[in-house]
Amino acid sequence: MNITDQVYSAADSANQDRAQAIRDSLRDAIVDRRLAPGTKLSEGEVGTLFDVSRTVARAALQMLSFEGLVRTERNRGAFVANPSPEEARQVFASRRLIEPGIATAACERVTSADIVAFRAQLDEEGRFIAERGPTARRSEIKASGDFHLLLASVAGNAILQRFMEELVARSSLVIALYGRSGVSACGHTEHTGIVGALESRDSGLVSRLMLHHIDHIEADLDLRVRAGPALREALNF
Amino acid sequence: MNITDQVYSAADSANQDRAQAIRDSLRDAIVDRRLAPGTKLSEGEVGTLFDVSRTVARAALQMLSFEGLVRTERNRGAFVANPSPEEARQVFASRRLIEPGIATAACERVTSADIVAFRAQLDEEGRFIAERGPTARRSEIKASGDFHLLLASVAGNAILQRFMEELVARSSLVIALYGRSGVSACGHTEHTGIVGALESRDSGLVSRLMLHHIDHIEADLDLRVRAGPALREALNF
DNA sequence: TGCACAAAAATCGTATGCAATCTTTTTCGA
DNA sequence: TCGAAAAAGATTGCATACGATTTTTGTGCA
Repeated sequence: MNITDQVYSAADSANQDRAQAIRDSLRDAIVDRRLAPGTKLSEGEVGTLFDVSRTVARAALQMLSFEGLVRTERNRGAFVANPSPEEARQVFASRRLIEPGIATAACERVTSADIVAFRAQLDEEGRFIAERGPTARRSEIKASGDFHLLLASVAGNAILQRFMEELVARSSLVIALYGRSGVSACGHTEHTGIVGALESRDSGLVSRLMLHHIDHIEADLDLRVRAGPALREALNF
Repeated sequence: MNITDQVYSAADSANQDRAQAIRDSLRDAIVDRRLAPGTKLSEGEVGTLFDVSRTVARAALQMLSFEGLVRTERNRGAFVANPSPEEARQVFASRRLIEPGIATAACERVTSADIVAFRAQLDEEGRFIAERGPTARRSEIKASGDFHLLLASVAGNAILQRFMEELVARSSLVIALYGRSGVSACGHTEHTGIVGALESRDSGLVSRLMLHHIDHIEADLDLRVRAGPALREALNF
């Protein structure tokens, strides 16, 4: 896969830090699976794509490397991360630890305006599930992650919010690699249940529902080691 | 070799080593309070200090900015972070959420070799507490943080370990700014208790002790807003 | 043909230069 | 003397250049 074909042009980046805009654009592409795990992201190519020098492209790649979405090898370059089954387990172990707490915190701070935002988010999820085709499926995965990020923003802790951004992004990589059926519809109903519990401010219930939800997502993974990813990575595909 | 060395040489030694070495050195200085919050870290100064170009210095500062230890302002430069009371609360809220879980996980994986390492760590803490003077006090703060990092490494989750790296580092900044008495001796006895519970593999007890420990650290802070830090920051001092 | 080895190309790590922006100092008028 | 505007200086943002390292291509020999 060639990144030139996969990345859409940078969103309006004239105002703020350009490296950050490039990072966001690349992260979206990785989370949306338009950039497959193992894809090479050379500084020069990223730079010309976004019409900046290698200096700026390099800064963007460094940021993604910190988030664990990109792995860099000295004198070799940057590649979209190819998480091992062990890394996948750690991602979900981290989410099991953090997200129930975030859900509890969100329960105590949620406003009616937030509930409206949650409903809108659920509607969007539903729309993508109803549609068919790979594009809708990508959007659906992204929307599912956005639900968790919305919850994290409602919880009101900027540090935990950033941790969750990293974990959600890495989760979508993991699902891309090890996802089996896609329990999307099931996940959607679970999200709906969480919003309901949030509305009634039942923090215990919200926390429990979230834990089960994460367990369900992880249960859908097939984390047995297989030759596929290693081979693909070895072939730099 | 201390904990931070272990973490970063294991995690990403493949990257540009020089920028990382500079980051580690600066982070140690910040955590040790040799660099006060608000101190300006100019690219040129850092570069000449470590005998590298601004390019490398800049990369190191960018890393610290990701960890929240340094705040960068466009066209103005990088400064040692000056966490607000709200940020301080968020740091400790995050630790309350994460560390009991880490302690539980560590409980299930701890080996007798780990216990030996914990005992050595406790001894070192004790030595610095016995000594007097600002140097010993700095080392004591660092050793106290290293205890929590050692626990995180035993827990065996690289992602959570990195989160803890960040939280411990930011905590020491917070303590530098808002710490009152320094409950160090008290903290030391609590650490000892945690190791004891760890040795008997009582995960419930370990988790509870850790939660209380964090509460005690936070209770020692004086998070009332005061003119001091804001003024100092305004004066760029 | 197959393989080892060397040349060439591509890519990265880093230093340096220049323009833009911010900060400090100087100057000048009221 | 004080304050404001302008000049000088310092610092950052970014692009580019060059050596070092890796990857690919090409070539000769068995």
